[in-house]
Amino acid sequence: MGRSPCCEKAHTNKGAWTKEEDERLIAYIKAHGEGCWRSLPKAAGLLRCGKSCRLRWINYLRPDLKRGNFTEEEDELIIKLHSLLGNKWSLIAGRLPGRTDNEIKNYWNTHIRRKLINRGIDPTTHRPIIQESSQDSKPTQLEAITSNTFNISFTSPSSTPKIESTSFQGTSEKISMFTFKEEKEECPTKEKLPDLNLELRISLPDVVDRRRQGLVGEGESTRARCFKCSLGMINGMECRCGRTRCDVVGGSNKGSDISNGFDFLGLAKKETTTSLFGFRSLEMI
DNA sequence: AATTCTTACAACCGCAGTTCG
DNA sequence: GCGAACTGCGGTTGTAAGAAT
Repeated sequence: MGRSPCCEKAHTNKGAWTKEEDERLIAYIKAHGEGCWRSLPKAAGLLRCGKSCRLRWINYLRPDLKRGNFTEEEDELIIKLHSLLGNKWSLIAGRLPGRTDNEIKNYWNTHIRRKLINRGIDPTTHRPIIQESSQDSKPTQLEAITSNTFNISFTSPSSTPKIESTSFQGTSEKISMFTFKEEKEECPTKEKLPDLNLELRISLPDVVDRRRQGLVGEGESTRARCFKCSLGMINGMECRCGRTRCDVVGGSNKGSDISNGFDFLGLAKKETTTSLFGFRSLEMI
């Protein structure tokens, strides 16, 4: 069963927005706030699809947007976050105030990709691009990784197939999320370069821990909060739990995750030890 | 000056997840 | 519980502007 189109395409404008359309949209949202994008175009007198209005507002018209070039710090932060999150542009944008996912995505594709390639790093895997010739004079692949992206220090002995911990440059924060497979019959270069699993698993560590600690009863609801809520975006622009039925585990107040020591992505605040991994090195200045 | 090529980025599209009646 | 409606995300496309020829 197909879904109906979000709008009457025959009666909507497409392409670049005019100044007048922008002004209408801004005026309407200033007066009525965001939300209900489907009905917004009609109410605002715009011959546009609701999705188009939303996109225009979020990516271009929002007053809190930071226009202009990306700084070197932003570049490096995007690279770090992309190495952890992959193409999760909205999550990356969440760590860059004033930047949109679309903007970061475009910037990645036009600038950072090339920048990484010039550094000899594969922008998809964040691993060095292997060049068959003249490898002798180059640093080992693992050295290249650690020097070109961010420090990953492998403490596990070569006999163990699992990396016990890694550390970001300038911090002793430990991460235990990377694993790699033992591939005995693989070529020697693969042995040198563990197959990093950069898949990010996001869970709700506080629920598990509270269960373990007996703080959440067996019969008590542990139904998941909305995803963004669990990421610490409670009551923020991103989290709409305020108007939905999203439960807070254990009946505590909204925002309790933050006070429990979890911030964006469920990463630990400095003194918390129960998170997936720390992110001290990723904190915004 | 005209044409072609490249780059940057705004906007669109389709899909998946969530909400709500 | 179900299905339609709604929202948000990520990939892709279209096009204006600038650079190169």
